[in-house]
Amino acid sequence: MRVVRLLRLRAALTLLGEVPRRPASRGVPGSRRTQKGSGARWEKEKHEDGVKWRQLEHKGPYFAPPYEPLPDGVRFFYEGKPVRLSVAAEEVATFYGRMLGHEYTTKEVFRKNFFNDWRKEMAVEEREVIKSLDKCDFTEIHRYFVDKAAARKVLSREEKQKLKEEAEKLQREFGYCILDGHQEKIGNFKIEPPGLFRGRGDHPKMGMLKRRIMPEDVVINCSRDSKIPEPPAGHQWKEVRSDNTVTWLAAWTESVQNSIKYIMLNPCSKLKGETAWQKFETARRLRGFVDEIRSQYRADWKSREMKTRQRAVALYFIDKLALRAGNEKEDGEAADTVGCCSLRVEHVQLHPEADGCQHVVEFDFLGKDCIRYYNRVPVEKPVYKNLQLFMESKGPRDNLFDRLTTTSLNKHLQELMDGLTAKVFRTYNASITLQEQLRALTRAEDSIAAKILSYNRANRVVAILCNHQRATPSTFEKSMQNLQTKIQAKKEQVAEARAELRRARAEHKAQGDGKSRSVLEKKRRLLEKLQEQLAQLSVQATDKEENKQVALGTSKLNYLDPRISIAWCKRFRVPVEKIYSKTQRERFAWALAMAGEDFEF
DNA sequence: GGCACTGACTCAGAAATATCCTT
DNA sequence: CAAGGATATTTCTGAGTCAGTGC
Repeated sequence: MRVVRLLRLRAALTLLGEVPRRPASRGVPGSRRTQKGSGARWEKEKHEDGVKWRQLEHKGPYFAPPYEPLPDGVRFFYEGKPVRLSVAAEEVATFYGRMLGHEYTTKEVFRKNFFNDWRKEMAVEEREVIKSLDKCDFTEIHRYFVDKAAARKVLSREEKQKLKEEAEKLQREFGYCILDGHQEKIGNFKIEPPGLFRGRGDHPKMGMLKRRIMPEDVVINCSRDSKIPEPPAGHQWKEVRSDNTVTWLAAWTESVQNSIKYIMLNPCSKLKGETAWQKFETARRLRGFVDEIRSQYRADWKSREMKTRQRAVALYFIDKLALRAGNEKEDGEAADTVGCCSLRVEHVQLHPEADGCQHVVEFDFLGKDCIRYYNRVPVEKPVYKNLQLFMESKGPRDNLFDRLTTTSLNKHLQELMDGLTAKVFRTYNASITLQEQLRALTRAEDSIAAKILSYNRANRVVAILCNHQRATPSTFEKSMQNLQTKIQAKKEQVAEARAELRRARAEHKAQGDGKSRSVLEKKRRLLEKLQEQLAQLSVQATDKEENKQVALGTSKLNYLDPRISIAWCKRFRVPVEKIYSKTQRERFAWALAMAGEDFEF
């Protein structure tokens, strides 16, 4: 009730222009839109501050299909004896059973949380029998799901086609909404099915039961005068509201972390495209401020105030190393990970001299998603001296920047530039790095394949800067070996061609006629071609090796201004499809519409 | 008037699925 | 040319950022 009242109040105030709501208050950029051919779809937003839409109509979310009990032949065993489970308990048992081969099921925390939550779903009699997970045998359940997956794989072409069409029908029915008169694609129109929570790293809640979401849990957001979505038969929505200061269509509270989950638009929608564009424009604006900001934080390294010094050193790391802001986390609620502001003394080591450099800082900590950040960086002397000072008389678990929070840092940044926050530095440095790398690596005379390789190299430099990692693909070793075999074969071909060329040369010397001359020429060209192919292959191998543990996708999708890539494609005659897949081109439609070959970030 | 909490949004790698390529 | 394996793309949902709110 109070929420509704507050929203109305806020709406009334925003109409009067008194409450500058956040993202929109920075305004949709337009001033820099100097590139040719900006489509009407990407014209300046007409809404007043904070208002995201005038009309929003949709079908509501699609719910997970109801649980299908196991066939009679699939049994669960306790202490070696088959136990027939109630439907509720059986459903949760299948969540575990199907994960049997997974590493999660070997982790003590996962097992403990699962068992604890599972027992809550059991009937009293079941709870009396099933008292230890170690005595549970899910192997038949596991096999059942493995077989089911295998059966799906070998379906006939017709059956596969049928499944595909069903998915498409679902997409058509639930996958779109109308926003301000335009049909827009929804990102995640399916409610997350129940299952076991899969936290990353050492998450204290891994294995907990993620309950099934019912219409009664779901809040719908749509315009008052639109066709209100129908809840599934016999059910009701938790609430239907009409808040046009937010972009979500439906929301529910997730049972493990007690956080809100949303149904939102697809990245290819106009709304998402505009915010992405705005994000890059903010980062581009930083270009005009960054020199001044840098000289200021350098000056602040010598500030009399400890708070200011800490802020200046932290900002230096955020700028130089592209660290994330690092909000505080409630301990016990999530894995122990940190970002810049939440670094602890134990995460840095100071080396007066290392790797032939002076004043080296060694970082070793777990960042977002428990991805390890390890880096040894030479820093300027005042930074080093400050770090020594910050670490003085502190224990390893103490905060390195004890006088700094992300809030105070961002407040400071906001004063330096409108719309500036810590994460803008990541966007800025990622994009500017791509632009510089492309400039340094691309040769106009290269083949398309070589240019794409250069692009991937540039992309990789950014991914490494942002510490975007992936697990080495399971197929890596094998595919690397295949490539090496190919290289070996090519080397032999080259050797063979070289020998033939030598013979042809001798032949020509002896004969001196036109025929032997043309044979010589042919052999020469063949050798050249093979050598080129060999070079290509070995470059490919290097590329593969270097990319083994680097994830390029995240930076490509979120940090690199797509206009840089599009301009590069145009300038060097590389088809844009070689760089962006179909969905990526849809996501970056705004950029394709406006970036010419002379675009500069 | 700082600070804990929370809502709404972006960004993250794994897993699932589709497509391509080889045999 | 079909099978099946490798690779590319898409989906999924967890994990961050950051400002507003209320005490």
